Amino acid sequence: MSTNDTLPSANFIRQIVTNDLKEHKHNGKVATRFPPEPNGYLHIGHAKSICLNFGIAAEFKGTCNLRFDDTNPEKENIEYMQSIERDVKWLGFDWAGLFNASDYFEQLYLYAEQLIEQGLAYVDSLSADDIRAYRGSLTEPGKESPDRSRSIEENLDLFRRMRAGEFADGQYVLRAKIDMASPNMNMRDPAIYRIRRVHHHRTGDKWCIYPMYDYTHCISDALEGITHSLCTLEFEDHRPLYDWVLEQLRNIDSIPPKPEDALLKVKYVEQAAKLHTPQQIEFARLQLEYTIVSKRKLNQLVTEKHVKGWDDPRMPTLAGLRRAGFTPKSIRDFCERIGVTKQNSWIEMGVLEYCIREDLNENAFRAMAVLQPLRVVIENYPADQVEQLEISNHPQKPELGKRQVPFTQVILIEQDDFAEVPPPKFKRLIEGGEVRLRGSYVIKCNEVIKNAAGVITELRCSYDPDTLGKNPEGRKVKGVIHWVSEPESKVAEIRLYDRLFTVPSPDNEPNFLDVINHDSLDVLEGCRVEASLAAAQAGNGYQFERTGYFCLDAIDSVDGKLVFNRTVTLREGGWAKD
RNA sequence: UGGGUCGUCGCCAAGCGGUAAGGCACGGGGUUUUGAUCUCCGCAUACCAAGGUUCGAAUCCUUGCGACCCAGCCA
Repeated sequence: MSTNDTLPSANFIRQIVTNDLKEHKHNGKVATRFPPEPNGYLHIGHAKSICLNFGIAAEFKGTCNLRFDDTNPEKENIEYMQSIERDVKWLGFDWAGLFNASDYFEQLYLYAEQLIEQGLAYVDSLSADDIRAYRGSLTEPGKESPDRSRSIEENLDLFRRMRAGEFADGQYVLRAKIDMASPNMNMRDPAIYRIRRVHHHRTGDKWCIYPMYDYTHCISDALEGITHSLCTLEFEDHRPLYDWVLEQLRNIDSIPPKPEDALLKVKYVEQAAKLHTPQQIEFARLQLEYTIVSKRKLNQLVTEKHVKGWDDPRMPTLAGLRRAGFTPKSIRDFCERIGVTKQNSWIEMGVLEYCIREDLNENAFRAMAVLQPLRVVIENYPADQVEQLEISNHPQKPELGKRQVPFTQVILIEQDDFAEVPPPKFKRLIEGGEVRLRGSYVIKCNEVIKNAAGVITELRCSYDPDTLGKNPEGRKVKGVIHWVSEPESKVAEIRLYDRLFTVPSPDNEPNFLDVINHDSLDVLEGCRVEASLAAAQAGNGYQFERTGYFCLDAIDSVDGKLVFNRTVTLREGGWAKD
């Protein structure tokens, strides 16, 4: 509770909004929207946009809508919609309104007819290849399509017949009539409607023509009364088109009769009257080292089974991060820390790791788990005794209570916590040496037992009964190691995750599949965790002392089988290498 | 070579003409029954470069240089 989400810093968007409010722009309102296309799962990059949009709205007492940008039915589906709603809520946000671009298909169509009637759009019969050829290049102007001079009547007729399904897919396209010589490629008569006989997950087969993004997005924003339309840098060049479309529509003062739908006509008139000017503002998208946030590539990782699904803990998706044990708060904190600017930048993994460690260090209960067990027999401890030790759930927060941890003659410690030939500064157990068992006694190693192959199979130790809750007298024991009772502990599978890629920017590789880290998952079977962890809850983070933060795997922990995922290691002081 | 955008510490990022915030990372002390946490200290005479304006410039002007985006009937 003490560490709040980081204090907001002045980013340029907050400054713009603050200033707009001061000038009473947009009638003193702030309305944003998060507009994902439902063609994949949300990822950490979306989190930045979500936090920005919902955050700005909340901060300035405005509203934020969730709007599905579902204008391309070929790639979109209901599963993605549902996952998006779930992930936005999980991140901690609630939308003022839930909309779909497809809700506006009828209005969008009517506006298109308007554009045609004003001589601002035309139906083109050029093939896709020809349109590309006619577009010119970055340095040469394009040339006008022969259909550009088609009469308004004919355009209207053709467009209506496009909607009626009289033409084949791709036969015609509706284009905005702007400027084929514009230095901005987006203004060279962009296509705004195409013919596609594809079943849409929401509108079914009602439409065989679908509006394009540039045409749809600005109108959707205007219809919803969005004041600040925040998007990423690659849309900077689209802003003139965004503004152009709305500008033309605002200039239309006569609303033509639409006899087939009187109710719609009324709405249409109202909306046209209040069509206002949202302000598009672009910011840099998130680039996180060692990850990929291209939906196409994430999709490929899933479909080609390089990972186990969209929610694989190695995925940078919100579903993956959730399953890995990241908390919504840590991700919100991350999004605040990285800032919002127009600079292309790469964020180091260390920032995200810091955020989750900070949250979990503060809130996660501590527990003990031995990943690679080594048997330790305490010779001077009663063989049949089970002693319940009370250990604090959090060393700095006694208010989180205590738990009971059983101690017995035979315990298990980490193989790494014993060394026959200790490296310099080694402060764990060595033959003849003493070490503190966390929350328990100090033990001394008397003998090392090996098998025929020379592998250590057991340690014979003795304990000092006078060291429970106090330091031994006359000597210092500097090492502390974790342990677990051999008979009283539970068996668990523990999955150790590492970064999915071996290079900081896999997106820049010729083939990102070539730099997949094949050691990104290490499944440890036969790990032993303290008894209290049998009641672990998925969704809670736990610190396995001295080894890292873990969470119960929400999917695979069934029928009493315990599976834990490592969220992140503890910060390492540099000793782990020895 | 057309248009758009951006260049402040290893990585982010404040700064908006008055003399370089902060975070992460890193290095070093201290505390500690987690080599964790916590805590203290250090970390850009310098803001892509070069000129210029000014009493004064990271902030204004000029000219360079570098990076990113744009030629889908994707979003």
